[in-house]
Amino acid sequence: MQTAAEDRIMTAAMEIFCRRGYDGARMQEIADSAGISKASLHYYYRSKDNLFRKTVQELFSLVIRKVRSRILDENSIEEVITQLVNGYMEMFLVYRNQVFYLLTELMKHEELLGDILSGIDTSAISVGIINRFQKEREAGRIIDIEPADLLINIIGMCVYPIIAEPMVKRLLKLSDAEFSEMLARRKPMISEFVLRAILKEPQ
Amino acid sequence: MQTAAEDRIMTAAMEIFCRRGYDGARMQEIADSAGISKASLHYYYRSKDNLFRKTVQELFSLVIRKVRSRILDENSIEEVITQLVNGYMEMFLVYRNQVFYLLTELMKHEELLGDILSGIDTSAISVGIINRFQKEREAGRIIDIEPADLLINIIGMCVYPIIAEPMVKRLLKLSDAEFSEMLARRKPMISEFVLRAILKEPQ
DNA sequence: ACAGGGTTTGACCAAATGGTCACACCAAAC
DNA sequence: GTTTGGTGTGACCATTTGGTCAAACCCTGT
Repeated sequence: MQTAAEDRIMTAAMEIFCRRGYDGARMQEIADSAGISKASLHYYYRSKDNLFRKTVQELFSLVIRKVRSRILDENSIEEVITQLVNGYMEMFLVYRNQVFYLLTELMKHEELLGDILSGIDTSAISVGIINRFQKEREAGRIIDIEPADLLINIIGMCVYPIIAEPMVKRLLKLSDAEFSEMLARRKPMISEFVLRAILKEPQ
Repeated sequence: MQTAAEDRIMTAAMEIFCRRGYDGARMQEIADSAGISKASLHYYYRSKDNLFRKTVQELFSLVIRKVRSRILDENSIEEVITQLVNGYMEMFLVYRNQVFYLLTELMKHEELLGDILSGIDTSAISVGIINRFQKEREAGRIIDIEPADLLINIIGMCVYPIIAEPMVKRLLKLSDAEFSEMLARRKPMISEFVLRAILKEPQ
């Protein structure tokens, strides 16, 4: 069980780490944000490195909990794709900074991935979806595509504009409103795009 | 014109900044890597912030130079898509760290984007391709899709697995060899995927 | 030879930062 | 009331780090 102080620290740490990155984050700022002293911060989480690991672990499990159980076997492949795209888009939007942070920091400190993922049921994230894709593929309802490739295609189309938001806005000369509009438009667009690409019979 | 020392510094700075990020990079390490003293480093580039800006600017123009002029008007839309996918995949692979760095640091220091992009002909990056897509759309040869959406779809599918390499490898339980194999496989796969999605007549 | 400007550096500095520690606080147990 | 153990902190430390500076080091033209 976590104490109230630990909860406040964890919330603050996520906030600060996500905004500044590992090297940019200051223990003092995290302590201030949690409303305690820096010494107390070290009392609960021995070191910056330890706090970092705990934070990433917490974040990761928090994020993946959102994607699970979106894929019910009784749904048609059309519904599965739509659910998947909507799920990813909404999650990436809500957890924009966090997802970004996870991507960047985990890639930078690659050696942490092992520690972090070991405490999490990683198979639950992708195996269910991949199995479903494989079933459709074997049944011949979709084209012959590697399930992993299909999943990566979908995630890539969903996550890229959100990660690269400032650059996309800049290069396409979009206002904030236009960008939001674009993201909203992309939800059905990606579903249709994917379905057109993988369904054997044109609708 | 750049002096030999400035060149060595720039190369070293790209290397270090890309590996460690802005906050993680040490001026001493950059100086060592360039084979000069830290004082000399400051002699050429007044401050870390200044060196950072120059580096990002240099990187950015270096990267986008690779994408240009891949889209010749005389090519068919099939060839344009294939060229585009191949171009992006190759560029993202060669400049993996740099692209990743640009994405992460520019998103973190959003305010820099203005300074950096102002010195570059940004329209050349995307406008040519977007115009081409729009022409095909108006001619009715492809489905009714926003050119910007199509471009983002393509880039997203190309860049995501490269950016998220460690996580993808981990979650899909791929070895280095299998991952490389996957990237190679993705080049024709993405082209076909996109063409299936956008072409009106099934091939 | 030497004057002068650009280049290079070791030594140094002030500020920032992760981490420690002795001590204070406080509620529950006795 | 006193003890006790968990909780919390101000003051402090050692190290790191970006940045400075006076002095040395070239190189070229005279």
